[in-house]
Amino acid sequence: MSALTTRRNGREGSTGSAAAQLARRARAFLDQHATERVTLEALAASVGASPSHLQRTFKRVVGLSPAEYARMKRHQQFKSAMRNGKTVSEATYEAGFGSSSRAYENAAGALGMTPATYRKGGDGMEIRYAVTPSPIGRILVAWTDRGLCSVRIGDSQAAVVASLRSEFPNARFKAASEVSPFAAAMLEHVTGDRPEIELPLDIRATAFQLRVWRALKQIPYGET
DNA sequence: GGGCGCTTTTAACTTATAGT
DNA sequence: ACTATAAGTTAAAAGCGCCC
Repeated sequence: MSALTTRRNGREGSTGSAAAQLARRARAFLDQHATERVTLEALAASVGASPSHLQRTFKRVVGLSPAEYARMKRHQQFKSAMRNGKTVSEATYEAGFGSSSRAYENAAGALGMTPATYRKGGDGMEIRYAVTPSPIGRILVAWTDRGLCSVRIGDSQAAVVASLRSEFPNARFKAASEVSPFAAAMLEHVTGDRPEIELPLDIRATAFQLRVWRALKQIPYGET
């Protein structure tokens, strides 16, 4: 999978610490076994640490728990398989979901539409989006009436909007005038997140999306 | 800083069912 | 055949306090 980005957050020394090295080895293991179910115990054994120690260290260094990281990788694999023409069923198992219900349960937070609609490029969906400046670049948050469908981080508004349109070529788009609760929650995560290891932006965006969705699960759209 | 044990919470699994 | 959803159960992860 993608190599670790070389961008750092200004505390160069910390990335070379024992904790950072431990987290990096664990992350490499998860990358290699992205479509399998890796238990915390197995992951810990692979890097020579106790499960509880690894869990805490990984979260502090990477900004995500090992489980969150693995989940995020699975979502990416699921979407990628469907974009490559696989059926929903094929993509479900290719991504490592144990059953179809798992893929559908997660679809609301990861896709903002059903997997079949995602596979058709968002056909028939209206996607609203807002672009907001942040400390790490322009953040685009897009959502449908079913939930958050995409989060993108880029250098310019044009770039993130073009990227969104390419992922959902058959959807209708509408720039939102109001600040969505999704965008507000996303910014809160971005400004509050300072992991020792900077992840590639696409991974951070997906991880933010999953976490924000979980945080907002109990909040119907339109309420704050 | 690193590790352990306990409790609580959450995610994943199986199975079933229904719509297209 | 494929897609979509739900219920009940179980395993795993997370959180926390504590110790060395």
